[in-house]
Amino acid sequence: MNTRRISDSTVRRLSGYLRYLRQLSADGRPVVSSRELADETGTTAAQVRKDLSQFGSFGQRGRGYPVTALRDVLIRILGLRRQWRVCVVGAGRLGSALLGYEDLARRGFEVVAAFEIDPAKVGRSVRGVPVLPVEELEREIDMRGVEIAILAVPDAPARQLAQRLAAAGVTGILNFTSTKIDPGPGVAVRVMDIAVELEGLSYTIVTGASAGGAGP
Amino acid sequence: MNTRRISDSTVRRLSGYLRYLRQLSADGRPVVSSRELADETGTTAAQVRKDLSQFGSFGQRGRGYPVTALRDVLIRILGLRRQWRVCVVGAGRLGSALLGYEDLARRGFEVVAAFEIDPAKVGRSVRGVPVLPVEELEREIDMRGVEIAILAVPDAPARQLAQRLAAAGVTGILNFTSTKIDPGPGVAVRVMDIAVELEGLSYTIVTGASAGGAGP
DNA sequence: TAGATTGTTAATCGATTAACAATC
DNA sequence: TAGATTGTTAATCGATTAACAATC
Repeated sequence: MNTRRISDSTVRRLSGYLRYLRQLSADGRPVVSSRELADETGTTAAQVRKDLSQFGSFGQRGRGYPVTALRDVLIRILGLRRQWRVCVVGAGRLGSALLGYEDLARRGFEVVAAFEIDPAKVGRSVRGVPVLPVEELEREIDMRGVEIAILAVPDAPARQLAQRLAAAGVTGILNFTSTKIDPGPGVAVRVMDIAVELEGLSYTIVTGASAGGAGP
Repeated sequence: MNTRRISDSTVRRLSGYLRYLRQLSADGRPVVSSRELADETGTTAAQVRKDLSQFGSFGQRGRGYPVTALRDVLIRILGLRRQWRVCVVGAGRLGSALLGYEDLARRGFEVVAAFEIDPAKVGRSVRGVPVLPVEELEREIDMRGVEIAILAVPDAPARQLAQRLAAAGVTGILNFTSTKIDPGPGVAVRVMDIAVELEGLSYTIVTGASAGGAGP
């Protein structure tokens, strides 16, 4: 066991292990090996053991890892023993697609509100989630105890909204825009940018990197 | 200049530089420094220079990088001189949110078809994109020259659909599901998993890593 | 006991950062 | 010329891989 700072890549892999462990647990499987975890999540057995060993010793030599115990350990490590309260900013196509998303709730993230600037969209409720006017963002975030925001607006207002979210007390932002936001210290940010990923695919395809094809 | 294999992180940053350069170009700015590119995309000036130097020398010492020339270089490097033909598999909430997405077309990715298993959703057209029956996936991909697929279906059918997409000749898949897909060699894969990112935020928040707060 | 598999250390690899001569 | 900023090399840092003794 080790107390270095845990890397992003490690945390990302832990999510993958957790997802598979939940599945195994539902299937009633008692034990799993680092090899199986690795194969199923796209990494190596050594990497799995290394990742887990940064937090403690959870396996049994010769046998493997107990499924439910390891699942619970990962749930604790990732901070998922509690339900997080999430809002979606922007109730356009993408934003409203995320409302009432069952799987998110099951995995610990409950979307409790959406915010929208267009008065035509404000007021109704999408799959049980109220769509509120963005002017009331600060008040509602406070009243509803929102901790994490999903930013699904056009690029233009993204930066300013990130500031407002930070000031309103949100501690994490998942940024779906292509704009770099800077909500300041104390607010964690993750980016999901479709264009970046598609451009990455484009690069890989044209260079033939994954195809084993000849170079340029 | 260098001919090592370019890392994922580098390619991701190139996307960021390109996005900002397009903006500067639209604004008529002639030159930009590595420092400004770095500040605007969340990296360091040294990193920007290092990234670009892997492909050649595009700047002028003492002056900076010519905006439009560098933009065009990045467009070429990333394989964006052509328009990519993209399909969306799964016309549910998320899938249909991606149809007719203007910004994607502007950045080189044209969604030309969607595939859906639910007969109730098949047949209509969403913002100009035809929603086709998934049984015709192979034929339509071939006929329409689709090269990249965005996989926006539930976890259960993801793996099998990835196989079919690969067999149908797709060379890149953007996987929005939480399932590990394995379309085989010759097909590039990128993952966008909301749950993974939210769990990453959760981890960062509970450990206080970005807040500079005290440890656990 | 024999076989399996962990936890951990050491070796390797790659990416980032720092520094600075070159030069606009 | 003086100031700015690149391109590149060397130094540092961190992550991944390999190997294996411990032990179930």
